Amino acid sequence: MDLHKKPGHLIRRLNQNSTAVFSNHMQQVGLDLTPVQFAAMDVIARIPGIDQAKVAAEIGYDRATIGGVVDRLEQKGYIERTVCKHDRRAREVRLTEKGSEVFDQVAPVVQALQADILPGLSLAERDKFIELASKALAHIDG
Amino acid sequence: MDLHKKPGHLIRRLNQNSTAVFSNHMQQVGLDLTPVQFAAMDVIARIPGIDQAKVAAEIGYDRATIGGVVDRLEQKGYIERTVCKHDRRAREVRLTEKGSEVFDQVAPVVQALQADILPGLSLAERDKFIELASKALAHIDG
DNA sequence: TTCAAATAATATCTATACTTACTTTTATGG
DNA sequence: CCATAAAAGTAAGTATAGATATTATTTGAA
Repeated sequence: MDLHKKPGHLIRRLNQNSTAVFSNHMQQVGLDLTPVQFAAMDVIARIPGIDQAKVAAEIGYDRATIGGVVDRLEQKGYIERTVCKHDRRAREVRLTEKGSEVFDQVAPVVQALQADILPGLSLAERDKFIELASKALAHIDG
Repeated sequence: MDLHKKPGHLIRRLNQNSTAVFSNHMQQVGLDLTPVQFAAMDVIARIPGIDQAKVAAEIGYDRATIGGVVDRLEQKGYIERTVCKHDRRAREVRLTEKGSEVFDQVAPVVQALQADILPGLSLAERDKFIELASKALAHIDG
């Protein structure tokens, strides 16, 4: 019954390290973006004009959390919100010009830091981890 | 550059599911314990009289976070804090009788819910995941 | 031995994350 | 057409999670 060999504990520790690695790399580039903020920007970059609820669904969050994330991205001037014409309940979200520049600058950094999130693993082991994690998540989402 | 195939994103999603599964099982038993609160109680049960800083080090947290966790466990009456005789800066932490009962009740539940944290994986796959995660964490810790 | 460095805990601040409740707006069934 | 359910967003509350600063205490080095 050692906690250090249980999936829940291991995942929690890996997640801590993941956010720490992300934060360190952002600091080195002189930017202030969190993992969730980047994930949101990634979705918005791919689907300009998407509404907040769909952003939340896309990256697996509830609406309330994404509301706060979008608030902070707006305060930084990275995105802008407009009321949707067809559905006045919804807010369409788009990257600003500044937001696009930041995203283009950050994307390769995020790409590069992935290796540090699972350190000490070979490429094959990392692929295996991704395969197993994806398989588990498929059962969770579906 | 799909976020859904990157370790950082996958780990974050798995961690979300992990805490959700934990929360659901706790509700079914009629108890209000978070994963971190359980992890803290597990350490305190194994090492009665341990101080907060060592609890934090044991489960991989900073002292500030554990301070809040210990606050809430104390409010629930599950633990008690006493000033250490040999070092008056430190607070020794112990499970109360009520805390011990709750821990004994919860431990098998936590044991059982681990399977739901990585659903859809065979036993061998789950073991492989644990092996890879442990290997990565070994490189992180030291 | 005495004073600076280090340590334990706390306080404060920011940012997730989720729940529940509430408002506004849209969709739908009779 | 209208009552009602459903959906989008927000607000409030709780619990992590870490950074930084402060206080109290202990340790260590000159």
